[in-house]
Amino acid sequence: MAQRTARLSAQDWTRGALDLLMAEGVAAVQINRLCTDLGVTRGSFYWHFADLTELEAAVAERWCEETRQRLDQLSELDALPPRERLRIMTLHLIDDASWSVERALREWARTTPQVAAVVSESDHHVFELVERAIVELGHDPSVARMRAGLLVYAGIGFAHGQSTLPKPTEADVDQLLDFLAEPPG
Amino acid sequence: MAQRTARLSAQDWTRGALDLLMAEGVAAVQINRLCTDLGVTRGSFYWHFADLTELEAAVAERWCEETRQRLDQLSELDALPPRERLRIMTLHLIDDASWSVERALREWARTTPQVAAVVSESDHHVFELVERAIVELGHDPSVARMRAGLLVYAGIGFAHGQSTLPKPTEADVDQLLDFLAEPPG
DNA sequence: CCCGAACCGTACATCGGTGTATGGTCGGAG
DNA sequence: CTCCGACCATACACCGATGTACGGTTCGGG
Repeated sequence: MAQRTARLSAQDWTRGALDLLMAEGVAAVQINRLCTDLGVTRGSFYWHFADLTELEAAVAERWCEETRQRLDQLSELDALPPRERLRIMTLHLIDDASWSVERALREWARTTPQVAAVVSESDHHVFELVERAIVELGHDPSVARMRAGLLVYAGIGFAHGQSTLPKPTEADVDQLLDFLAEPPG
Repeated sequence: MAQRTARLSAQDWTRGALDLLMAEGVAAVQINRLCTDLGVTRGSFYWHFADLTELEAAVAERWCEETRQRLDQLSELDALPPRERLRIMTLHLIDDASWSVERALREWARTTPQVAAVVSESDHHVFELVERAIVELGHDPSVARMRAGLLVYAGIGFAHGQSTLPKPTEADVDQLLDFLAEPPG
């Protein structure tokens, strides 16, 4: 995997920190642990970063950018019909491993306001996208608000469920969206 | 609050640990921190418990019992009409501070299988209650399964949302249940 | 060839948290 | 009153994680 002779950059450290964060939670993000994972020693770390908080800030910054990018990508689905947009977003949530990042970051946000702000912004953005899609399906704003909240909260819940409850299949998602998107009247 | 001259029992420690767990997360559950909160020193702790893991086991045990008790209490709502049962459960989730325990425990469950088992059992139990209520409203098992999953996952998501998204009002809940419980056809 | 900067290894110093040993205090049974 | 055991305070050893100081290595440019 990791090249032995390759020198590391700051991005390699943030990458490793994010991986560790996803895999084992905030408590596992330690300098020594990262060093063994990356195959170097503490001297390398303190060359790239002044201390741990600087690493954490860099990780937050990086995840912030990646998330914005992901959300912008999601916004570009505007051309598609609303129902298809919802389908893509939902399937993306289930399939992708992005939920493991979500979970770790929400855990982290609990003690780091900077991270909490990004998580909150992300939530609101997704909520708006979902709400708008449901409005475009011909629903009242009030109805759209409620159904969007239901779907977004369910998404967050799924990310945190840790697969204790059965993971929905693609057919389940279609059935769910039939229900959520069903025309008024 | 805490009586100065009162001697502490093991339950006082588990109570304090749970409070701390809810308020500041797993990382805050430390012996010194608990001592200052309870107004004693480390000597007291090591009289009641052999080490930290024994405290954690006691806390898990206690939360396990409290949760089972809460779920049994929920089961006793069988006499009520299903729609009312759903209403009570949902409002209970929103109003009560129980979600803060849920959140902390799920965080803890990530690193402690014993806790993860209890959380999983709790999830399944709630899911069954919700699913049965929707079936009693006259829906097909397949529909009930989907709608129950949606509601339960949304509940979990709400517990973890940390109020980044707006908290639903009682009227919102009624609207939501109108939607989820609407008769087939 | 060599030199300086980027990058890394190594050896400390330090600090906070856990666990241990031991002595002190308070209340109730006899 | 006295004594014993439950309960707590104090002091100390220990360990892991952070941060610092400094020496070594690698690589491209002059």
